[in-house]
Amino acid sequence: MVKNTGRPAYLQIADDLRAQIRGGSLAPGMPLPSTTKLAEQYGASLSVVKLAVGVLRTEGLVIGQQGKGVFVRDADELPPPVKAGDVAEEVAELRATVQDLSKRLAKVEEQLATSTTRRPGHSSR
Amino acid sequence: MVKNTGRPAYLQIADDLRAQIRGGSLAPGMPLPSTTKLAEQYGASLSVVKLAVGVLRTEGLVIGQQGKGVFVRDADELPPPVKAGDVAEEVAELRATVQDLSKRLAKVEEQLATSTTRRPGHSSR
DNA sequence: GTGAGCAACATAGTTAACCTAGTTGGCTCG
DNA sequence: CGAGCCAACTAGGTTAACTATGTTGCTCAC
Repeated sequence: MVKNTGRPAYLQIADDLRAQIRGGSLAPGMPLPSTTKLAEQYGASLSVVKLAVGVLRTEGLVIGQQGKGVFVRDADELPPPVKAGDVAEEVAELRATVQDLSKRLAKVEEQLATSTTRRPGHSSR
Repeated sequence: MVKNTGRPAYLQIADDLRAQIRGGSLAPGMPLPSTTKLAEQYGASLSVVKLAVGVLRTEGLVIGQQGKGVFVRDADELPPPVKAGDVAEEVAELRATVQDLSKRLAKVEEQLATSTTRRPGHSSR
């Protein structure tokens, strides 16, 4: 049950689940209780439970598998068996692009500094 | 505007904002546009924007101050090796960052070209 | 017995509405 | 002139409803 502290409910639940994961109550590979179960377990609405799980997902502590459940991430599976290859190529290309951009930017910044004193503050809107 | 890729809208927006932060378009200490502004800017609903900002908040990239705005966290206080995701994710983020840099650079170069027509200061490289 | 299809349940995403609460700037009234 | 209130804006939290999609297991027809 979520208490009435200043801390929002979805963070309380996220904290609790995180503690259970770190503490081992929820071992790696194990599924969390379903959203519905958690909701009644904590006496919260489905929405806040989904928010809480979303936080843990963003943190990378759990992985949600649609249709199956939300599973505690294994510490070992972090080094990914990625099928790189063309990805490496992309990285190389990106790095080259970044270098080029850096050169151009340096040049432009130099010119800008010598020719004018005002920087173009660009505001998106 | 969010595109119709498989990636959910709130993650696209989060990616874009993250790229702008990493790329420098949104400097530390600067406020993000308000939730409402972002919503119309991306052509998304308020809900997805709030979700996107929530992700960035969870990642610690930004700090929301109620009543004032959401501010980019100072680079000093964020040691963000937050997530050890897979390579593909990093590549995507890099690409987004590069895009952002390209935009900024193109804009600056254009300004420079128009303002220095009479004074072509050719600094070598 | 086997396979197709369906129902139930799961996460995920999106939207909308309502409420709280902090900040700011202007306006009014004493 | 100053104090205080108020309106407008801000982020944050909560709930509910709907859709999409994936998984699993059961049933029923053949």
